[in-house]
Amino acid sequence: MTDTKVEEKILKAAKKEFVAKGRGGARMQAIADEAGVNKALIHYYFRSKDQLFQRALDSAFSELMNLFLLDITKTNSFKEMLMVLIDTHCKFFIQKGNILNFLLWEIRNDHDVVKESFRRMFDVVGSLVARKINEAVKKGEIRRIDAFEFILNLLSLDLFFLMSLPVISSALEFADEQVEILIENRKREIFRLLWQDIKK
Amino acid sequence: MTDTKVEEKILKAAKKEFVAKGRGGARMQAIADEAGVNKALIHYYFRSKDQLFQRALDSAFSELMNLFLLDITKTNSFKEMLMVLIDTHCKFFIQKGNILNFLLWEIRNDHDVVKESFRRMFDVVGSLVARKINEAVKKGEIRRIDAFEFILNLLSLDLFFLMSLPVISSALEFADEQVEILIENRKREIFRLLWQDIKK
DNA sequence: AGGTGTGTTAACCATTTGGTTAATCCATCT
DNA sequence: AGATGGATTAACCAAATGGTTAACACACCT
Repeated sequence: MTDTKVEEKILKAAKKEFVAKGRGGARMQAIADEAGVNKALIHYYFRSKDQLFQRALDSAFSELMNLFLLDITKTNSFKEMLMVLIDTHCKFFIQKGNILNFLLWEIRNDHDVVKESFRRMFDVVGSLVARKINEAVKKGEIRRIDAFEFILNLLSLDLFFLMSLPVISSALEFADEQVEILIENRKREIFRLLWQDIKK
Repeated sequence: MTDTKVEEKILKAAKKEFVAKGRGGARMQAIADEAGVNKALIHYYFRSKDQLFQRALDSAFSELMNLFLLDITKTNSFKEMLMVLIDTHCKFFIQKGNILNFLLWEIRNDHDVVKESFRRMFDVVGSLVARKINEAVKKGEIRRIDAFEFILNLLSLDLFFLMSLPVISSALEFADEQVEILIENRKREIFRLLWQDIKK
């Protein structure tokens, strides 16, 4: 932990601060403190707050990309893949806090920064899922469906719930174990809705 | 327009600025400029940035509440209600820009502020939809479903799409009319998915 | 007309904050 | 040992920003 390269320590701290407070709310001093280094060192490695932010944004975005590319290939039925996807998304976002809220909020201003990465991700994930769909259709496992709409359905159901989970559970004053149950129910419902729609 | 009470002009400008830049990124001077008044006047009406922010947040949240309470009662079949809901949500959020991103991003920090309003909204909308569901079930229009999960399904599919729309259309470099088509397709797909799941 | 109080403004202030500088530390090379 | 150069720090700086103040405008009351 303490032995990692300083540059990485700073980047990690920056990501934490940016995700928590946003670009505007984040403080260079707070990042320095979190990383346990002098503030000037941040400017030594990353010239400015802007550049540091871009690096942090890129990094956060990469994590997201990796998530979406993961595990899709390993499964051998569409049904299983769907379950794994939902489960993986939940696990990731519950652990990573509101990285998604952060991305969706900050990308708004400058799409351009991640436009290319996003496009590439969309292409890769899109074609991958499309292939999986084709296979499953050929095997007679599912009906013919539109890959784009299907992905959007899945991500909407998954991600929106996870994004609003803190608000929901706080407003409805759910205890931790109730939240656990809520999540499990939700996962089951999402799978049910999507699967009964496409299964043959 | 120019004849509205100054206080309202400021609040309106504040909402615009806060929604665009977030609590941290918003500038009092920018709000003053937008409202066409002196910066000191903002402090005259709303003591501090914090209080102004709270007012703006409340107001934005109210708008949202009103949206969700609207139009549900007027319709006379569940199918029609569902269509109207999807349509209304889309229209509202396309017009109101990323008010939803803003709320979901800012509420993160202090749930408490809107916790009560949110809870009340959830109760009202929840019981309203639950009643509609019961009616429709009795009439044999739809199967028996869980109100909570249904609402969550609907809002997820609706709102996540609308929240990510700017990013999607920018990354995929859609022209305006392509975006129009995308939205129309999406509305149809969301309705299809939800309706085929619950219809009897 | 003169006072009174709300609304409005320009100028100012204190603090915060991103960023710089010059000195210091320390490993490596010769 | 001494020079070299990257890494690190304390002290500092300038700009931005939220907030205050004191004066002014002006309608309304008497």
